[in-house]
Amino acid sequence: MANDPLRKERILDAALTVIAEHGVHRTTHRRIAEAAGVPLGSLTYHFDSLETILTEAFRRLGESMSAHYDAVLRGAADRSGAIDAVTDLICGETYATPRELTLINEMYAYGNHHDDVGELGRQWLERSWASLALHFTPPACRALDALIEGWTIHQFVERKPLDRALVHTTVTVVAEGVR
Amino acid sequence: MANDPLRKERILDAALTVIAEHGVHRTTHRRIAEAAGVPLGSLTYHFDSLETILTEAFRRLGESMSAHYDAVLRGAADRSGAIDAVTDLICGETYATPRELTLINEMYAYGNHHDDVGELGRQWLERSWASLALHFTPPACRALDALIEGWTIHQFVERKPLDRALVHTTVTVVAEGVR
DNA sequence: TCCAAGTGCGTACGAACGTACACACTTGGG
DNA sequence: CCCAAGTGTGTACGTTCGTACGCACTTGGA
Repeated sequence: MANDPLRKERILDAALTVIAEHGVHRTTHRRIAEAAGVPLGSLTYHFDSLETILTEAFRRLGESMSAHYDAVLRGAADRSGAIDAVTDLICGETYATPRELTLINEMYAYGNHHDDVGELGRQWLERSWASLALHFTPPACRALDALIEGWTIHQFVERKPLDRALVHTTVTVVAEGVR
Repeated sequence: MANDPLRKERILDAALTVIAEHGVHRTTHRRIAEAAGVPLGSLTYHFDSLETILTEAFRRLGESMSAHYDAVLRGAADRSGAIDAVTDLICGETYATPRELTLINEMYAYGNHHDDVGELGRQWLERSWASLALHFTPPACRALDALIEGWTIHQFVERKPLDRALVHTTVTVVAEGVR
C-alpha cells in the first residue's frame, strides 16, 4: 500500500492496544503488526526498533490524555466546578478507563528503565499540574495531582467502583485546606 | 550444593533485583540465575516456570512491605503520631526507596495481565488499609491510602525531593476533614 | 561398606524473537 | 510509453529465550 500517511499512527495505536492487552513484556513486532493489520516488514520500515515504537506510542498516549485532562479542567467555570471536574477525572468513565489506567501503569513501569519514556512521564505530570493550576494554588495542585493518581490506580487495582461522595469530599478538603 | 534451604529465597531476592534493575520485560531465567549466583538448571528445578518465580517474588515483596507499613503505623502512639507516621511513609527513605517504588510499579503493571499477581496487589491494598484503620476512620483510610500511593509514585517519577511540610499539611487536612 | 532413592545441575532443543535486506511494486518526469 | 527513483514487504538469519531431561552427586538405611 503506497503512500499511506495514516500507517504510522495506525501502528502506534495498535502498539498501545497490544500493550494494554498483553503488557510491555509481551509486546512484540509480530503482535503489533497483526493488531494493526500490516505486514511485519512495515514496522521495521517505519520505525528504527521496538524501543522506538514503544516510546512513540507512549508519547501519543500522553498527549491524548493531557488534552482530555486539560479540556475537562478548562471546562470548569469556577472553583466549585473545578472540584467537580477533578472528581470526574477520578471517578469518571472517560478518563479512568481500564485501558488508559493499564497503559499509564505500563508507562511508569517502563519509564523506570528507559530514559526517554521516563521523561514522557515527567512531562505528563507537568502538564497535569499546569491544568490544575488554572483553578488551584500550587501546593493544592501537587496534593490534588497525587490524589488523582493514587485513587485512579487504587480504583483499578481493587476493581471496585468508587464512592463518589467520598472522593468529592476529599478533593474539597484538600483544595480548600492546603495552601 | 545439597540441601540448601535458603536457595529458593535467594533466587526470589535475585528475581526482585533483576526486576528492579531491568524491568519485568527483560527479566529472564538466565539473568536471575546470574544475579543469584546459581546455575540455570536450579531455577527450573525449584520453580515450575518463570511466571511462578515472578509471582512468588512479588508475594515476598508485598509481605515485607506490608510488615514495614504496619510496623510504622503501630509505632504511632496517638493520632498526631499517626499523621507523622503517614508523612514518613510518603517522604521517608526506608519505605519509599527507588527499589521498592520501581517494584511496586512493576507489580501493578504485571498484575494487570496476570491474575495471581493482581490478587497480590489487592491484598497489599487491603493490608495497608487495615494498618491505617488503627488510627483513622474508614473513609479517611481510603483517602489517605490513595494519597500515599499517588504521592510516592509522583515523587519517584519526578525524581525530586518532596516538600515535607506540604505533605504533612495535606495528610492532616485529609485525616481531620474526611469522615 | 554398599547401593537404591532422592537431590541438583549442565546441556541441548524447539520456538519465538528483533532485525536486515533482496526484491516486487508504484510513481512521476521525459 | 518507459525507466530510474523511491516506497513497501516477504523472507530468512542469528540470537536469545523457556524448558526438558539425562546424568552426576549426595545421603541414609542395611
